[in-house]
Amino acid sequence: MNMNPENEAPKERALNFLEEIIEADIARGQTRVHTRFPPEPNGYLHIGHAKSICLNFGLAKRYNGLCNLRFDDTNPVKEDVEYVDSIKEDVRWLGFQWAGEYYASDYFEQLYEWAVLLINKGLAYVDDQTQEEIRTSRGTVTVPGTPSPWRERSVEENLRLFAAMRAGEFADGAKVLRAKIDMGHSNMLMRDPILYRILHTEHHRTGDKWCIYPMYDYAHGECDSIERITHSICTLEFDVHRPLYDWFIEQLGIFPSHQYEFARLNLTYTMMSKRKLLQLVQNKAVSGWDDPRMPTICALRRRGYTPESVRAFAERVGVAKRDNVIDLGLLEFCVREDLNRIAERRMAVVNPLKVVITNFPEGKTEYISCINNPENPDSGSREVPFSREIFIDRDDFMEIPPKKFFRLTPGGEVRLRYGYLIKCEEVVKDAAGEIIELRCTYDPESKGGSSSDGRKVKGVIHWVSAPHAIEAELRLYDVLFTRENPDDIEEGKTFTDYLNPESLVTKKALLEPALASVQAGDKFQFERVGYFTPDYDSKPGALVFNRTVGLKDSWAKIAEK
RNA sequence: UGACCCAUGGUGUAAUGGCAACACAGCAGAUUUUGGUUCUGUUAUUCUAGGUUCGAGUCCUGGUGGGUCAACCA
Repeated sequence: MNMNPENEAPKERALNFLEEIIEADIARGQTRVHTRFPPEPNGYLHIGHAKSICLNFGLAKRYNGLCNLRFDDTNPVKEDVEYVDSIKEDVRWLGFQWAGEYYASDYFEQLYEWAVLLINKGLAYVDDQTQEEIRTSRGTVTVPGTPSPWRERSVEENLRLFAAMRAGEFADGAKVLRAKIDMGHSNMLMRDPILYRILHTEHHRTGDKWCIYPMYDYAHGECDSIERITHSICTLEFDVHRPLYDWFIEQLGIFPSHQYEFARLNLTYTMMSKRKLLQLVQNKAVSGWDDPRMPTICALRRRGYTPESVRAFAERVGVAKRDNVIDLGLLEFCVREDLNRIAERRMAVVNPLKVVITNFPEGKTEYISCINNPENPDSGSREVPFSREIFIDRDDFMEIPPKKFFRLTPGGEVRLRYGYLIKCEEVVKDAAGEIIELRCTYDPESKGGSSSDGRKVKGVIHWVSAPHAIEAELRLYDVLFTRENPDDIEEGKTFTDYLNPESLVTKKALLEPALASVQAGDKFQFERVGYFTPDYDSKPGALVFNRTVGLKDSWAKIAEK
C-alpha cells in the first residue's frame, strides 16, 4: 500500500459518457456487457471506423464483456467477400479479437418469421405502390404523409402476398412489406417504414436463396437482440432511427438491446465517406484502397503506422455527441510518438551534393559505429562505411547562409553524424554557376563525438559514402486534399477538384548501405510527419529517420526570419 | 417551416451545483551527435438573454448558431 500521494499511479482519465451509461447500468444490477462492431461489407475500413472499433472492443474489454464482429450484409447489390476479408484483416491488425463472427444474413430466416408475426399482429402490410408513389405519399418533414391504398389489406392477403414475394413471384420493385405505424409521425422514419424489398440479386453468402432482403432498420435491432447485445453503439446520424429500433423490439417482445449514439470522427484534409473513397478507387485517382494517401486502415498500415499509434489516436480523440473535426496533426503526433520510441534510424540523402574529403586517403574505407535508436539503447548499433567521397544533402550546405544556419557553409565546420568534423575549404561550380562539389578537410581526431581541443559545432548532418550508397526510390507525400474540409464543396465543383496534385511525388534517394533489410531498388516513402517508412508490401519493419528532409518545415521558418 | 441531437481556448476532451483543467497545435527558453526527442515556461476557453440558487460551464425558459431526418442504402 502506497501512502505517499506523490507516488500514486497517475490519475485515470475521466469516464466518457458511454462508460458512464454502462457503469450506471452495472450499478443498477446489469451483469453483462456485450457490444458489437457492425460494418457493411461494401468497402474498406478507414480511420473513422478505427474509432468505432476501439470504442466497441475497448468498452467490452474494460467491463470484462464481449464484442462481436457482425457483417451487416442486407444489401447484396453493394457487398462483396473482398470487403469481408479486408475488414477481418484490419480489425485483427488493430489488435482486437471478436467474441463471435456473425452475419445479418445468418438471421434471414428468423427475420422472415418475425415479419410474418408482425403481419399476423396487423402491424405490417404488403404495399403495391411504386417507389415514386411511396416517396410522395410519405410527405415531407413539415407535411404529414398519406396512407397507402393497400394499407388496410387483410392479414390473410398480406400473408399470401408476402409468401409470394419470397417465392419470387414478383419483379424487383413490384411490392414491398411495410410496417404499419403512423403516416403522420413527426419522425419520417416512423411513417410506415419499408421492411422488405424484392431484389433478384445474388448474395455473397446466401447465393440465390433469397430474393427479398430486409432493410437496415428492420434488421439491425433484431440482429442485436438475437446476439443479446446490451449496448449497441452507433454514430449520431442513427439517432432518429432509435424509436424504430425500439419499436420492433417492443412489438416482437424480444431481448431488449439498446442503442446509443456518439459523434463520428472527422479529420482535416481527409475524406471519410466510403462512397467517395470508392469513387477515388474506381476513377483511379488513387492506386487502390491501400494507396498510401488514403485514410483507410490498410493504407495507414502500408505507410508504416503501427496499430498502437492508431489505438492511441482513438483514445485521444475522445467520445462525445458534439460534431467534431480533429486536426490531422493529432494523428501525426500519435505515430511520431510511437515511432520515435521504436523506430530504428538510418541516414539518407535526397538531393545529393558530392563532398570530397581531400585529406582522407584515397581507396580507404573506414567503418563507423552508428546508434540505431537513441531513444532505445537495446536496439544496438551498426557499422556504416565512410570514405574519401561522400554525399550530403544540398539543403545542408549554403553558400550565403542566413543567420542561425547551423550547417555547412564556406569555411565553416559541421559534424557528419556519428563521424568526423569536416570543414568546407572550396566550392566547385560548373560553367552555369551550379555548385557541383564541395572540397572539405576532416579532423582525424574528431571521430565519433569529441574533438581533440574540445570545440563543438552546432550542426550535425546526414551523409552516405559515395561508392557504397544505395539508390532507392522515395515517395514523398502530403495530404490527399487541398481543402481542410473536402466535403465543403464550392458551387460547380466536386470533391475530386480538391485533390492535391502534389500529394505524391517520387524521387531518387541515396541510403546508407548497412541496412540488412534494404536493397537497391527498394521503394521508400516519406511522411510529412518526418520519417521514412519502407513500402509495406516490399519491406515491412525497418524505419528511416532523416533530419534534413524531415525538418524542412522548421528550416523554411528559420529562413523567413 | 416540423421533430430530434448538439454548443467549453485555434482543435479536441474533462470539470456530475463549489478555484474552468488536460492533450494537440502555437510562442519563448534550456538540453541534445537528428533544427528530432526530452524538459521548462507561456498565450488562449464556458454562444446569448433571462430565471432558480449563498453559489451556474453544469439546472429551467426563450433566443441564436450548427447538425441530422423526406433511398425499395447502411
